[in-house]
Amino acid sequence: MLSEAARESDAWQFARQTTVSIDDHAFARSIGVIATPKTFSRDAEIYGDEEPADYLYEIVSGSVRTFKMLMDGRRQIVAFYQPGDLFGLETGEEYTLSTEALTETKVLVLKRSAVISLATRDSEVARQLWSITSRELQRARLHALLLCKSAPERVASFLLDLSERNQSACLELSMSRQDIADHLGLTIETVSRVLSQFEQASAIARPTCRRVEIRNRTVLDGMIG
Amino acid sequence: MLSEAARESDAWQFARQTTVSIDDHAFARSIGVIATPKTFSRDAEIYGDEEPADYLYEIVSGSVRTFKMLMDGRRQIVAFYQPGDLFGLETGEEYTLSTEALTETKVLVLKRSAVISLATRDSEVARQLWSITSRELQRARLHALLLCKSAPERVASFLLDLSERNQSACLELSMSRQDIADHLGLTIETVSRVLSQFEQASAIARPTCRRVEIRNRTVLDGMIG
DNA sequence: CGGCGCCTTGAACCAAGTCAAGCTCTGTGG
DNA sequence: CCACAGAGCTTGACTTGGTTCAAGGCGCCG
Repeated sequence: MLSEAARESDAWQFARQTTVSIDDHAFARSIGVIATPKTFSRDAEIYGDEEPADYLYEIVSGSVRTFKMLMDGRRQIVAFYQPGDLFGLETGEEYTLSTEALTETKVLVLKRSAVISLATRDSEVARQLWSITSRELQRARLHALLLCKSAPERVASFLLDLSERNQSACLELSMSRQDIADHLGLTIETVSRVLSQFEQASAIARPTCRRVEIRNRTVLDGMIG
Repeated sequence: MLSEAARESDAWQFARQTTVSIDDHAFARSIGVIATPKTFSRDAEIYGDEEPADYLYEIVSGSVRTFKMLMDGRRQIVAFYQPGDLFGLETGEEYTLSTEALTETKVLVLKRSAVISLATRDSEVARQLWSITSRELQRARLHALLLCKSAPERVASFLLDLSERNQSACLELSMSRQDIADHLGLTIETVSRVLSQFEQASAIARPTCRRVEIRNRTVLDGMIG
């Protein structure tokens, strides 16, 4: 079976980084592999680090966090995923991260062996798998860059990234302050203080603590330097 | 042409993370693409960020740094590569990093279009490309983890990583203190101080400033916590 | 309306950064 | 062969951004 994506003029032309989800969108359907829907409730584990990586997931609604627990008990949140995003794709036999639902989350579950076996026959599918991993790599490197910057820069980047991914200046944060802190390598107190600081500078408004509206993008852009 | 790696019982069984170079080793020869040797002198640029990503490289001897310049003039070193390592592989049309030789470095140059075209015909090559990018992803995530830790933890991880990659307790550092600092998100002064600290704790010895011998791995392992 | 999580705010502290010498190689020219 | 110059590394004193510790406030749900 040939993937729909093969319609593109050049099978080896890749999606731009800025339009992160185009390639993934309805990935399950586009490659024609059987996908079974499944729902996870808030804070439920979807899979754990070092478990057999038998499935990959496409988010239909809700959102998830992928993370790694460190031996000293600290938690590093690697990424947040939203509707349309894929997660859980591995080249090895085991997951290298854990994943939990941030909110009630509906996903499509794809059998890894089926996808990989398809990839051996359809080079377009193989290219897509590579492309997905490559995009994760970009994200991971960007994240590493972030971790070298100051607290205000990290928080500003985080807000702008969310805003861009949702195509909206009004953000409904599905994650807690602790989640944000563990993602940015800060403490909840610092995240909170920086948000207050942004609010005082009129860069953002906070109708409730889980809702952030970007009022002055320029100020935040300025923070990123 | 079928790649040598296809001898493996299961074409879709992937190399363990711990044996990082097995898959890459003599990659150029293993996939049978024409590779032209080329030599770069110390500090020479091999390619620049955002240039067309027409080639990928396999290191024969020497070593390189890949990095990103930030708008504020800071430099983040993403990774160091050594003989046997591959670098410069992109899914997009442009490089997303710059690369420079740390020392006099000999590389094999492979045309990206040739490798990619081969991948559309040989699914084993496609799998290898995916696998290489996936390994880079592991490295990038490990690096992000590192950047959340304390200065001693970062330096200890760096030394242990180098030691493991070279399979030796005696390290000849091909990079400057500034390179190390830019990789670990620290200042040269902090790197220097931490090394002195390790020396006083008899965890390492420093015959010269570019040579480090790991004397007590347990102390360093303990730092990583 | 009361209790419990989660978030915010304040004050004291500390790890790493900054600034400023001084030291150690290495290569060069007298 | 030695003196010197320069780059890179180390060390010390001081500053600072972010953490830690400790209250206090807000909102949500029983």
